[in-house]
Amino acid sequence: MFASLAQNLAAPHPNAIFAAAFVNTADLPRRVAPPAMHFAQDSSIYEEGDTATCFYRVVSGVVRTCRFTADGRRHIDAFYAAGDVFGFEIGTEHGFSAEAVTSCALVAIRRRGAEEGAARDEGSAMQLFGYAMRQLERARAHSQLLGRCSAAQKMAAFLLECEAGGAGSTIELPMTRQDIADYLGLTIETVSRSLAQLEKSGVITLRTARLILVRNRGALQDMSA
Amino acid sequence: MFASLAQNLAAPHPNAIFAAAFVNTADLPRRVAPPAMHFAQDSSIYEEGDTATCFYRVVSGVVRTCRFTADGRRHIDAFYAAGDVFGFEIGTEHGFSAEAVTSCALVAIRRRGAEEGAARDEGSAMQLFGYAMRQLERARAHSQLLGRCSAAQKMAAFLLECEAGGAGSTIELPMTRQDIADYLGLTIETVSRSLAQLEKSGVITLRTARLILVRNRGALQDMSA
DNA sequence: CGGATTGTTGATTACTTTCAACAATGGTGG
DNA sequence: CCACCATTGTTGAAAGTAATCAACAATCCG
Repeated sequence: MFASLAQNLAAPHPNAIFAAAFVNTADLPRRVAPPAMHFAQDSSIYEEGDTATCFYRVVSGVVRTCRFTADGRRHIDAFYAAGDVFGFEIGTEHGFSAEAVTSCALVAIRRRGAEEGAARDEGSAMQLFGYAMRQLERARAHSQLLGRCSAAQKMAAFLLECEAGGAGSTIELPMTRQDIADYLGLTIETVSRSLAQLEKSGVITLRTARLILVRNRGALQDMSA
Repeated sequence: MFASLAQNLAAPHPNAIFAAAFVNTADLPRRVAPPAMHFAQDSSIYEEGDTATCFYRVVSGVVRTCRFTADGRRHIDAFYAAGDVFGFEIGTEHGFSAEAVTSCALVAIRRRGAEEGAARDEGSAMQLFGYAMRQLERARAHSQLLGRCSAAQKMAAFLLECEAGGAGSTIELPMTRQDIADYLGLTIETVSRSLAQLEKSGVITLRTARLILVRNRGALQDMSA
């Protein structure tokens, strides 16, 4: 799910109408954001309810954004990897918590700084718009996945998202089964069983619990389509 | 679900950082978009794959955006009512279809026009950004609903969304049970049963299938929380 | 090596879907 | 105005999927 997004951010934007605004994608953060911040695995980047002063660009590692229901169940909204920008939220308070799935390095982009950048040239504003749109696209796709798909289909789609970020057909999962379950709206047992079933049917091989070899990518695509 | 959003769009934006940009919310569409377009009930506004040239502001009526899975199941992404702006998508093609749930009146906002507006003053760009952010917020909340909630919880949350758009505690549903089912990731039978259960427990009264009286709003809030 | 965490597997339960029949509603034409 | 027909909505019974409860295995650290 990860690098594909990062590539998109760096490449010329596919939307012709807004394309011109996206050419020098790297300018905004370089201009306003100095050195990277480091977070240890499982540490909090910000909490739900914190004052939202920044967006964040992931330099390395993986981040999850999450929220809890009243009955204490966790919902993971998204995972972010190198190149992704997260922290887009309405209002002055974060509606989600952000946590480091792995140890990670982030560059903070101050909102006010971004606003001033936007005031100086509309390229920055359009860039922010594009980041937000990309998040929107992901959120919508995820809604469809959660609303209309079986456990097996969710797992297949998830593996394809992950594979897009890795090298070749080997997937190294940075997150726990609990993370996956809370992202896909399943339980850890169902995640485990779905993976076992995929392995039994020869679609994947579990070299370890976190290291997955994709043997039949087409089958995954057929399942998740 | 509807008017609450429309109110937010008209009111000063809660995000202090971007607030200044949101003050004269109605300017952009008035400037570039002349008279309203009318669509009959169940007619198509645009189809998945169509070239995306416009955003649309709903003047009256209700619109749904939807998409189909490979196996033919429909997923409704969102409903839009008066004041809402829809059609925010990445790329030059619509990824969703938009259809008139009721007969409705829309004002088209040409993307290129909006872009030129954005180039002239950053207020327009920020306004677009704000619309996109609001869609993002809704999509995320919907993901959480679909991923972590039971049928009863989904129905309770849906009724509260709808109630926000109606007068008092009477909800007139503009959409069919199939629409509701495809929005909540359920079947029409489960939607029907969930409503029947809510009525039996005294939380609502079904005056007709489409006209619902909320008797115990607190109970709905407790369920959906 | 030992203990805690993480992941897997089995049995049972609960919830939602599916299949089926029926009821209510709304629009149309006689 | 009423009857008819198509659409929409409801309800029941059976089946299927995922959740829950429980035990165990593997892995990771110190």
